[in-house]
Amino acid sequence: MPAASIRARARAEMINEIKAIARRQLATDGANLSLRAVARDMGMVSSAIYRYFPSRDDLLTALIVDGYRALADAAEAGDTEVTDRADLRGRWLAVCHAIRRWALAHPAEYALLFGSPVPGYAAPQETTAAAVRIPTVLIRILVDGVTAGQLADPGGDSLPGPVHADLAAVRDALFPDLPEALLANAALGWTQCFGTVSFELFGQLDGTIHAREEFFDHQMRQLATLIGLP
Amino acid sequence: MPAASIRARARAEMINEIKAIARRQLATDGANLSLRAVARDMGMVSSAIYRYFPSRDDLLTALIVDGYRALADAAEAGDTEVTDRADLRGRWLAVCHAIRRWALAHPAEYALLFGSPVPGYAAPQETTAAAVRIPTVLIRILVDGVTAGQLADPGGDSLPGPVHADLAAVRDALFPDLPEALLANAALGWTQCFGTVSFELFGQLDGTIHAREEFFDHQMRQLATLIGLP
DNA sequence: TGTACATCAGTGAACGCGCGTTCACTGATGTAC
DNA sequence: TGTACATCAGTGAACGCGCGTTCACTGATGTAC
Repeated sequence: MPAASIRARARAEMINEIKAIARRQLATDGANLSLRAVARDMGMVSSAIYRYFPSRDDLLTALIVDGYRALADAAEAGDTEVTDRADLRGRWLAVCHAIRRWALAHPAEYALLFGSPVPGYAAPQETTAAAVRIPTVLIRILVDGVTAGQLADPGGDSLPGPVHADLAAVRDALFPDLPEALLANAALGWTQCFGTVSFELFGQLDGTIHAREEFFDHQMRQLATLIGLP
Repeated sequence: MPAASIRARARAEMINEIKAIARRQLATDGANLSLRAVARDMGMVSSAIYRYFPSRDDLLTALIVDGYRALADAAEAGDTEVTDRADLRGRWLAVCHAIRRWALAHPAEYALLFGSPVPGYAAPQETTAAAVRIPTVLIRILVDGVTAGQLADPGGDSLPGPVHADLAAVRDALFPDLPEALLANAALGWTQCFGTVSFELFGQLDGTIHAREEFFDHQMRQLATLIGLP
């Protein structure tokens, strides 16, 4: 049994090394992931990779799931670092900045998660399930605000019917006590955060906005205010 | 001379056909543009393409520049369709929806413009110059509002120094009469619009938000309000 | 107006490289009696 | 405890395909005198 687990451990390490090298290659060569190139870097023959991943797409899926997990970890860490848990605005901004920092540190993985779909690759259920943790970090902040009585239902113009249905489904499944209007606000902040990060990473700010961090911070602050974070 | 222009016209038509086929291939095969595949579809031998484009990257550049132009045309058309020119909010929303419609109609080209950078392709100056027309359509609406006295400088918290510098440079070069805070607001709306479109196109809404158009509309309305469009 | 020459579009073969995946195989590591 | 067998990791060759780009070439179309 200990012997068996030695082999199992070696196998797990191999899988990790393959993924690490694949990530490194994504960083240098962009989204074109090549099994043969990974094998070369591992000092193995290309067919050996198939002992660990049944196909290129499975390796890609593993990288995507890992990526979502890593980004969610970073976002959660950004949140928990704020010691004053009642400082909703501070927590929100901390999460946004943590997301941006992770994206800047792992641009190729970010592109894999949030950029153009990889040609010929159909994202399996697995990946979308992993993605859900990230907006949850933001939404949780609003839930905490409601629970603590800091945030009230902004009400306002009610949501258009179909949007109401979509959001109500999410609310009922995951955040039973959250007013829908706040969930809609979270969506607004979520898209703004990733929209701004994507613009920065994908080159849309090149040549005009040089103060990237300050620009990002300003945009997130504006949105935090819109959302109603004091 | 008329004969010469016959040849010149044939050449121009050829270039257009190559680009059209390349665009069609982008749509089916994703971002992997292949000169050989284009040549096959044209019924030519692959080397013949080199009479028209010196390299694959040059064809890609032409497609990107065309794409920005087409999207800018669509955005401008969205604006000019609003007959009540004083209806700033209506114009803003019309432009946002026009951008989204174009993106949905040309998802592969949208991905080329706003998605992950193409591996091994360095966007030349040419492309970034073509990109600038799009935010200009949005900004122009705010400029019109200022000129007509409908929009005042929101003032508020002044911008952080470096952001101020970046925006002032843009303002001085292109929109001399626009208060900086309004330019910052335009940036907010611009990133929100593309952030939401990218989320929709790149699959981040899959499984949760089904009412895409209504969701988009709601988000754009929220932002229009934040920006101060009456 | 007719002819000699230059330009141009398109061909076909080739260079040198890449890729994902399959398959029969060798040895080493583990398992069961 | 020792041996026979099964599992597993990794090899090397091959299949069949793709790609961008270069090059010498053939004919047709245009230009200049």
